[in-house]
Amino acid sequence: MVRVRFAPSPTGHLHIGGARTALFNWLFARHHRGVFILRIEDTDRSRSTEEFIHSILEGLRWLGLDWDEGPYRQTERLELYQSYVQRLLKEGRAYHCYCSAQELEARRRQALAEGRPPRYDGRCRDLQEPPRGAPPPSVRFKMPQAGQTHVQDLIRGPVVFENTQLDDFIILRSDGTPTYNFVVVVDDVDMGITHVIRGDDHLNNTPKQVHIYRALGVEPPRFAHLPMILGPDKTRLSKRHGATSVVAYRDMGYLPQAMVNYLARLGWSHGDQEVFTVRELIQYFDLKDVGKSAAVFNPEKLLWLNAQHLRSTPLSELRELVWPFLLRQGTVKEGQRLNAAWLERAIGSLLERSRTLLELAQSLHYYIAEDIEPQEEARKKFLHQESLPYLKDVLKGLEALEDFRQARIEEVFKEVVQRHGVKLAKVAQPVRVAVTGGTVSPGIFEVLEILGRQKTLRRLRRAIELI
RNA sequence: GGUCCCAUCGUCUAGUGGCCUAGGACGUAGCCCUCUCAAGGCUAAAACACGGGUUCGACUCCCGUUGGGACCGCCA
Repeated sequence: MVRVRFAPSPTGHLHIGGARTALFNWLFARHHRGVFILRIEDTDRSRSTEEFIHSILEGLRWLGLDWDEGPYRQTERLELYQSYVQRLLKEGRAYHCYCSAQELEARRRQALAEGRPPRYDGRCRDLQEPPRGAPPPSVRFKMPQAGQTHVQDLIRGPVVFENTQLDDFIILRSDGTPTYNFVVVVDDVDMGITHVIRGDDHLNNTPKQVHIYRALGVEPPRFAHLPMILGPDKTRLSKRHGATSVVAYRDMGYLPQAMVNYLARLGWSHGDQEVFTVRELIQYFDLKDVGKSAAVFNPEKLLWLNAQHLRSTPLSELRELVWPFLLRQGTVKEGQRLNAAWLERAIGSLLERSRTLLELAQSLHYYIAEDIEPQEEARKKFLHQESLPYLKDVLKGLEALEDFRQARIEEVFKEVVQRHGVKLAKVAQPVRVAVTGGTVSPGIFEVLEILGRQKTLRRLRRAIELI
């Protein structure tokens, strides 16, 4: 049985990189009908917050990445780590280190300044008893001092590390809390994790962890290190690169399935296919199709994918999804109701012109609002003396229309166009500005029908007055 | 500085020794369609980092160079 986990530390919101890691673990679990576990790595008490935990869960839920176990919290499992530390201590696989944090920091800085590798020198390794007046000790793990450590990575292949490069790292702080490289192993052992799928940035930690597994007498899981996600400047994606929090995209009107699709394609591929349903992703996902090189996050492509997914979302669903955006921009009020069929019709007309729910909501405004204010630019360009007679004729023609449907509306326009001997554009654009306030919209006949007789006539009259 | 990883169009990628005069997608440009804007269709520009090998034959295998990234914490 495949058991994988996503183990974020709650020191920030769920970001693009973390979401991709979570997604790959989730896809792997779902593909193999395994178990996806959520574990919060909050041993850094000073930087972890409840708020970020909630935010991360919110992000995962939005993406639809449901977990089968957890969320476990490392801070709730401290006794477990303690017992493992005691065991290693007793077995002579770990020892107390009495160097103070300040000393260590000073030595590291000096090493760096002298161009030496900033590694712990192991001075406390063979201490028989604590030095006099020593501060509370930390506990270090005894790494082998010779030989090599081999890691068989599912994505990278074999990776070899020289043990002389590894130093005795701290597994228990002097305040009694355990550190990452230790807890991650204890937890993965305790939770029966079979595959560790995580970011590339952990590859260098892997040999340390492998030795902990061995000291614990446990066979390490399979490792798969995912390539990093980079910003446009090719450095690791971070806040500097703009919106990196997943929920920020939700608020910008992106669909979770589009985000999932995009994230999946960042580092993974399935032939030439670009657009995937979540179902397909689960079906096709395989670690062997994950690439090795880092990928640059491309918002343009995400936007395109969002447009694709938007169009394949049922109108009834879109109606619900766009509502919060309409509320937020004040187009509708809390508790207000609109005819569902009508709203869906309006959405349908705008769908292929919208890439996000936000854009959709913005366009929807002129359909729903009682009145609109023509944009200055558009007004200057199309609402003037020359277009006045067209507007008046269209108004007259439409006033006489009993049956306010697209086909009949079109006849009115054709008539006006013929009478004046001008192109349709000459008539359509001023009308468009009059009823939508701008120069861009779906086909004008369709817009008028959806808008309805009352609003159309009122806005036309208003525009004529404006000239 | 040390260690590790990576290297195909601007970007995401296909490619697993001959199918490649390197395919798809985003983006960009042009044309068509057209009441505006989209959508759609067609077309175009655009890449195997470099140098050595191995081989009858390398984008594909090996080595080196260069470039980029990550890690080197009593952070995760």
